[in-house]
Amino acid sequence: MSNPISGLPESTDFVPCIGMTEDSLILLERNRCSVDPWDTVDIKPNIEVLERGVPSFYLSCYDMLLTEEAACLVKVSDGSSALAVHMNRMESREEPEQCPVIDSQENGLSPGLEGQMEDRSLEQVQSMVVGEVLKDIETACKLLNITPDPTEWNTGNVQKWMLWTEHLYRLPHAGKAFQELTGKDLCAMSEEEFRQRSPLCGDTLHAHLDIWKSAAWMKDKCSAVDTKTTGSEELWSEADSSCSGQPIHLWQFLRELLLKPHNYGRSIRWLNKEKGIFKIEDSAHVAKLWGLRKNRPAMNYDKLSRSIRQYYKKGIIRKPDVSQRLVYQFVHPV
DNA sequence: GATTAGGAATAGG
DNA sequence: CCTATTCCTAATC
Repeated sequence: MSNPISGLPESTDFVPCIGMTEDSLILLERNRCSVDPWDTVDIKPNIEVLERGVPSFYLSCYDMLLTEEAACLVKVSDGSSALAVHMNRMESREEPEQCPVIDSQENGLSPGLEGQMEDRSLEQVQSMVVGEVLKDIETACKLLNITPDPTEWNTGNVQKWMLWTEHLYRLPHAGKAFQELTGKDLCAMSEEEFRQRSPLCGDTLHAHLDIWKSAAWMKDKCSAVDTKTTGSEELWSEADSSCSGQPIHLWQFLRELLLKPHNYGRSIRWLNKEKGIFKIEDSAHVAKLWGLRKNRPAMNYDKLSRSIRQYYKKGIIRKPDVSQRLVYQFVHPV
């Protein structure tokens, strides 16, 4: 699937079907469906769970996100936060400030067994979705080499994010209209101002930024208070090779992609993880990702593969014993 | 037609 | 100095 936030697929046109009604889906769903141009990721587990585990009722993303954890996020973020805003927009159009509380459901309305089970799965689903969103953002951050918190972005980061989001939604290029803005500037802008700068996709960009803002807020507040949220906290604390400071090497980048089959399994995957043998399934996509990461818009597989070949004599990557197209092997598998 | 292998020049940190 | 990028030729699948 294409991650809502970090998704990137290109040639894929597969549209994950969640048990949600189309008109009730906003960004989250929209992303998933609006596969960006390149990515190709698998269908997320939560989607499957949704279909099977909660078949009886349709949830909108907003519904799903309106749980305690999401709700807290919504409230605190003063209603301007992304997740919140969209929920409100969808859910209860005229009462934006009212955060539906779960209690109300439990207590009065449908006390039946069904209701309880629904609530339970609802919570699971909700936390799952929130977790997925955070995960996607985190993945995108590593990919773009930017921080999750938009307020920390410089103008260059903003442009990167713009490029990324445009790709994700297949939007026309609008980055120029935001050229001189920092992340703080961006965050301070209203949806209207976004539209003024980009009539075509200002709304989408603004909505997407809202999600990032909310996620950053969540990371900030919730992680401080021990949150046993959804098991997603580790997503933010996990430290890997990308934190080493030095400019990332291609082989490190490939390893990172391989570590996330969930997101990139359709583009690059292990054939034999123990031996470090992997296959590039979608050469164009992997090259595109690499180009994004290195700010090399003209990157393609021809050049990426040349870089891989440089590793031959260095003993970092080699061709496997039985040479196959698009298959390589790490000389020192971890 | 895409992929592979490497030489060679150049960028860029 | 180093790695990566760019460009290119020739061979291979």
